[in-house]
This record gives sequence, C-alpha cells and structure tokens, in this order.
Amino acid sequence: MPLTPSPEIDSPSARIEDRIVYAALCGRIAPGERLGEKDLAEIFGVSRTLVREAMMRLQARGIVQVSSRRGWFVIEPTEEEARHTLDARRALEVGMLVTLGKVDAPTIQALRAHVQAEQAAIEKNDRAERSYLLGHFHVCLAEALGSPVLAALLQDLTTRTVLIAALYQSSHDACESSAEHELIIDALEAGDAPEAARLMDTHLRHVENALNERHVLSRLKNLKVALSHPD
Amino acid sequence: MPLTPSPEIDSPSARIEDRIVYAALCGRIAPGERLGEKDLAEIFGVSRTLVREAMMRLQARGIVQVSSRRGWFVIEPTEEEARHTLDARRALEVGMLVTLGKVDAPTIQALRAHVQAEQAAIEKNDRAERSYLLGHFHVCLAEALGSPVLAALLQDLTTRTVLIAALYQSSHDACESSAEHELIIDALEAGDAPEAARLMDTHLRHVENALNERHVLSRLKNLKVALSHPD
DNA sequence: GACCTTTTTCTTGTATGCAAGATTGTATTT
DNA sequence: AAATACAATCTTGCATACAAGAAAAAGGTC
Repeated sequence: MPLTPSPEIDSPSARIEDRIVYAALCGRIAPGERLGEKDLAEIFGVSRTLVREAMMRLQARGIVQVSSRRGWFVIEPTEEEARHTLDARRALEVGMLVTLGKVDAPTIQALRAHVQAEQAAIEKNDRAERSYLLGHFHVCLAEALGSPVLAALLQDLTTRTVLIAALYQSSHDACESSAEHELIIDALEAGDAPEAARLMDTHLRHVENALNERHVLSRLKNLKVALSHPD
Repeated sequence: MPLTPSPEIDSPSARIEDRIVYAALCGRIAPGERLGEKDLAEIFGVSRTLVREAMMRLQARGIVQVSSRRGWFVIEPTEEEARHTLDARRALEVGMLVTLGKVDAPTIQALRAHVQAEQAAIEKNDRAERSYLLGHFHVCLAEALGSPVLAALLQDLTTRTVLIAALYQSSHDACESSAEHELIIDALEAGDAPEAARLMDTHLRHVENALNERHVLSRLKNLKVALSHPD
C-alpha cells in the first residue's frame, strides 16, 4: 500500500522519511516517541547523516521535533495545537470540495474501492491497515480532485491527526468514519459539492469533538494517573 | 520585517532557511537559480553541513529541489504545477475564510496597517518590500483568523506563488492586489465571511488569469526569444 | 575546422570524528 | 539517610575527508 511518493523517492533518506510517516500513519509510532539517530541509523543500515536528512525534512513537515542534545521526538501536540491542526484540515478540505468539487465516474469508483478496503480492514480488525486507510482516504480525495499539492499537504496533516487521535485517545469510531467517507463520495457522485463540503465539515468536527469528550492524556499526566493508586 | 519564525529559530540552519525564503519572497532570488552548497556555506560562514540541513527543509517545503550531483535549484514550476499551486491556495484560503471567518476589531486594525504598508511600498516603488508585503498579507490573514497552522502552510504557498509570478511575468498589478486585500478586510469587518471568501476567490483567480494572458516564459523559451533576431 | 576521446574540475553524496551539553549514576559529605 | 558534588555516559551539533558522478575543458584524430 504505497504512500504518495516523496520527491527523489529513490534517495535513501527519502525512504527513511517515508517509512517513518507510514509507521506513524499506521499507529505503530506513538506521539512523544523518541527517534534516536543512532538507533535509526542501525535499523536502516546507514550513517547518522542520512537519518539526519530525513529528520530535517520530517521536522519541516511538522511530524517530528528536536530537543537540543536530548533527542528527536515524534510530535506530541498540546490540546490547543491539536485543535489548530484540525481547524486547518477543516478549512483545507472544505475549501477543496467547494472550489474544485468535480470528479468523473472512474475516479468515484476508485474512491469507492478505497472505502471498501477501509471496511475490509475494519472487518478483519487490522488496526494498522485501518488507521492507515482511514487517514489516507483524505489524501486520495485530494488526488481525485486533481490537486497533488493539496494531497501533499493533507498527507502531513492527516499524519498529525493520527498522532493527535492516539494522544487524546479519540473515541471516534472507525466504522462511523468510513460511513462518513462513503456519504461524501455519494454527494460528489451526485455532483453536489456544497453538500460534500458540509459532510466533510461535520466529519472533521466529529473527530474534533472526540477530543472534547476524553480529556487530555499527556505523557506526564498519563504517568501521574498510572501511579496514583499504588494499591 | 520578520517572517513567521521557523521552529528552533536560533539554530544556524534555520537562519539560512529563513533568509532564503525571505529573499525569494522579495523577488531577489529567481526561479531556477542555482544555490550551491559551497557558495552558501561561504556566505553564511558555516560548513556545508548546515547549508544542507537548510536545503533539506526547504526541499520538504517545496521551495528548492536537487538534481543529483548537479546542484540545488530554486523551483521552476511548469505551467501545470503553477496552476496546481494556485488551485491549492484558492481552496485553502477560501476554506479558511468560510470556516473561521471571524476577527475582532484590533486584528482588523492590524490588517489595515499591513495594507497601508503595502501601499506605502508601492508608492515608494520599493519592489522588494512590495513583493514581500503583498505575499505576506495572506500569512497575516491566516494568523488573524487564529490559525498558525494555515499561516505556516501559506508561507510556503505564497513563496511559491511569488516564484511563479516571476517565472510567468505575471502582469497582475500590485496596486490592484492591494486594493483587493482592502476589500477582503472590509468584508471581514462587516462580519460577512462568505463575501470575504468570494473576494479571495476572485483575487486568486486574477493572479491565475495573469498566467493565462502572458504565455509561458520558461528559461529556455526566454533565451530563444532573446536570441531570435540577431539583428 | 569538426568530431570524438580523455582528463580534469566541480558538484553533491555519505561516512566519520570530535566537541558540547544533557542526563544518569555514583560517591562523598553532612 | 538526604542532599550535593562529581564523573561517566549518551545525545545531538557541526566540520571535515573522501567517494562518485556530471559537466566542462583539453587533447588528439580525421
């Protein structure tokens, strides 16, 4: 299941970059997780130089951050940052449906196939595949609308959203998400772009609201809670 | 006139990164321009390592690209890529006005001050300042709407737009642009977000249409034209 | 003089070495 | 025993050296 390829995909450091994004998208890398240069260098069989190149790009994409001489870490957004990210996604995705919401029949079919794959992954209870496909749907949608630029931006924003959902233990149901994806496709097929945009707005607000319900579980608070009752 | 700061602004490579973006935004760096690692290292008084770090991030931001063992170059978008970039901006900026188009009075004042600065630069015929301010308005707008995430995305997209305008010798008038910025602020002040969005759509279409009128002046064709009549 | 070959030069690609600082573990002191 | 000072370790930060390849220059051949 290939990602939208990075520039210079054949370059070794681009491979590292892609692998990390993919792992995050699959929920196999948690927010706050440490990504040591040395460890990654060993894993990928290269020197720290190439790992660093990948990290610099991932930093520019807002997926990792560095703490001076302490290490590289997967972002761990605050509640405010999480909200800003989701607001940005809403603006971007609603805007793209409103301004270029026309897709031809074969593309609709491709999107439907994607949603079917989502539901198959849900059925099989394949968490990684499910997480990846649910996020990647939005990238596919941007591509379907003919915008590789938006697709690239959404790749980063959805990755961050997956991390946010992990951090805030979003209760948003996968099944519901997939159903909402399907409704958006229906609206697009009917040629009703404004309705598709409205559905997307609702869809993303659902994710955002899931943040409201369960409270912040930052790394520290999580530890605090875990140790509160020695029992 | 500070840019929206990069993460770890104090890091030397971030400074290089900012300087290059700023220069591009001012029109002092042309599309297709070569950015040699050695040259930059000398200019900034550091080793190639730090220059490379900056380039990796700029690559991820879609502002430079590398040609294997040939060099780093400022992007030189094709007409299709230019259109995709402007489409993305339209989606993003229309979306942001529609979904979060509320600003308070002091913020309106700050935006008006920005437009005044634009007009002062136009008056003084200060091309660099004018180019920078006209582009940066959109970043400020995103910030005014309370979205640092969108502001960061727009920083990159506007930089690319400036490069596109340079490449295609966009005839879009600076004066007209600034006037359109003012109209958008008016609509926001009146609390009419949909109207602001409509005006933004028109504004960006104007830029895009300027691409239509004058034909592509790619580096090669430009040379061809320049050499056509030996006289 | 034009064309092909070879060599030189110049560019990025990658690994490595060492420096600087943060953290953790240990000993020392009170 | 608790607190503090010290040392060892582990991390990134940055520069440098060399390898690999592309482009340009030089040389040779017809």
